[in-house]
Amino acid sequence: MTELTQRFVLHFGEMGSRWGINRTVGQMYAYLVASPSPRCAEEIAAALQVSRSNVSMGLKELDSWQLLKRNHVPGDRREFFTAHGDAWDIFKRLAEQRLAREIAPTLSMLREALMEPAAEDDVYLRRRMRDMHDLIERLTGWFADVQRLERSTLDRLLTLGSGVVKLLEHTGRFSTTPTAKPRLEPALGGTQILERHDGH
Amino acid sequence: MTELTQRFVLHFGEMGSRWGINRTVGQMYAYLVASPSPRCAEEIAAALQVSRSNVSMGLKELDSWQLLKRNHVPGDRREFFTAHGDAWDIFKRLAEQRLAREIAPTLSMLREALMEPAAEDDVYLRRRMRDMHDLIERLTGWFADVQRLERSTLDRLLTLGSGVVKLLEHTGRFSTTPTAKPRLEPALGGTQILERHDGH
DNA sequence: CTGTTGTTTCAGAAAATACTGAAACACGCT
DNA sequence: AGCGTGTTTCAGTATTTTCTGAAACAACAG
Repeated sequence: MTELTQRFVLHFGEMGSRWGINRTVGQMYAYLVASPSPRCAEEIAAALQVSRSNVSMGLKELDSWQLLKRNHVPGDRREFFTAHGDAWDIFKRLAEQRLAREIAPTLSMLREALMEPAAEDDVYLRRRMRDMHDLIERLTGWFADVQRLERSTLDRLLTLGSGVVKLLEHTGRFSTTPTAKPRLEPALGGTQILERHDGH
Repeated sequence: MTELTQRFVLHFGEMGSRWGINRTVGQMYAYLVASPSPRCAEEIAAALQVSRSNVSMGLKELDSWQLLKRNHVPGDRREFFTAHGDAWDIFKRLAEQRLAREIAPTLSMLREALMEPAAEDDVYLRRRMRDMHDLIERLTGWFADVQRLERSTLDRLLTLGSGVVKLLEHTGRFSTTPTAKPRLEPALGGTQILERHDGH
């Protein structure tokens, strides 16, 4: 391992903890990303100085994130692994997985809860829940939509940034005058505090 | 706490673990979101059945995510807390914070490493690192840019989804013919495996 | 200054996660 | 079937994270 590889691997180890994955798994992935050619489990274990079984677990985890490509050499029974795709590809996969793991369950929960008949006391909470639900639905829809675009198109949109609005105004089909009000008014704090009398 | 609040709180507790925050902090935030009026630390501790000091820690954490609003009632020395903003606002704050915590450090690391003179052996890794660096820089730039848009404009863009491209084609200033190739070719797997002679 | 009420810090206990070595498993070869 | 090579599972251990109660701290009233 070169000095640079070492640094790269260690950094992603540390970052791993801030993401949902653990240090070793982060290191493993970084190591694969840094490797020009596929690596087998044994090599990874040796390079990172962790047990063989830990690598096995880690590979399973990375696989569940769809970040691995498995390679086979004819005449060799071992499996070789690569981090597939370029940075964009990786980013898309990560975003997709995180959406599925971190957002989707909440969406279902909200949907289910909102289906049920409303209790008197829950008006406020239900309003917030509906708000949340709508936002999440729109965000995930947007993402699914955008994800299907060509890489080059996406590239250009990204570069455009908020400049996209300027261009859109030219089409005339995109008015920028505010229309609908946000569903949930600020409504919190301020005067409302004075309503409290229960100050325990 | 109503039945619904209970469910809401417990759900965000569970999800908390999938996000970087812990269960209790997740619950605390959900509880505040669900509350129409501000709550003091004592109330939170009672509602969630955790220690007072745990709440103090949790509030500190939430505060560092800029998710809290502190309220004061005249003549009462206690502090009251609210989850401020609507779903959009919360989403933006979260995205911003996660960017700062999960992405920014990597960006610096990459930038620093790439500044240094390149070693022979590191050509491949440096290519990947530059690729990554450029992508991250563009993504964060895009986000910062878009974040500044009006809520209603953002709303409309979101609804438009990938339809934005269709509209843009009308302006003639947005060509969809591919131009630049991705910087990093796939280049992995396949034939390359045969180059290995060091068999483990 | 002293007492009261509310908040924060912190060291250690409790709980959750990650890691290991050993054993079980899988697959091909003879 | 029996053997060789590689992978996975799993129970126990080690490490990390979270949570608590007690003590320190802060702000104010009398």
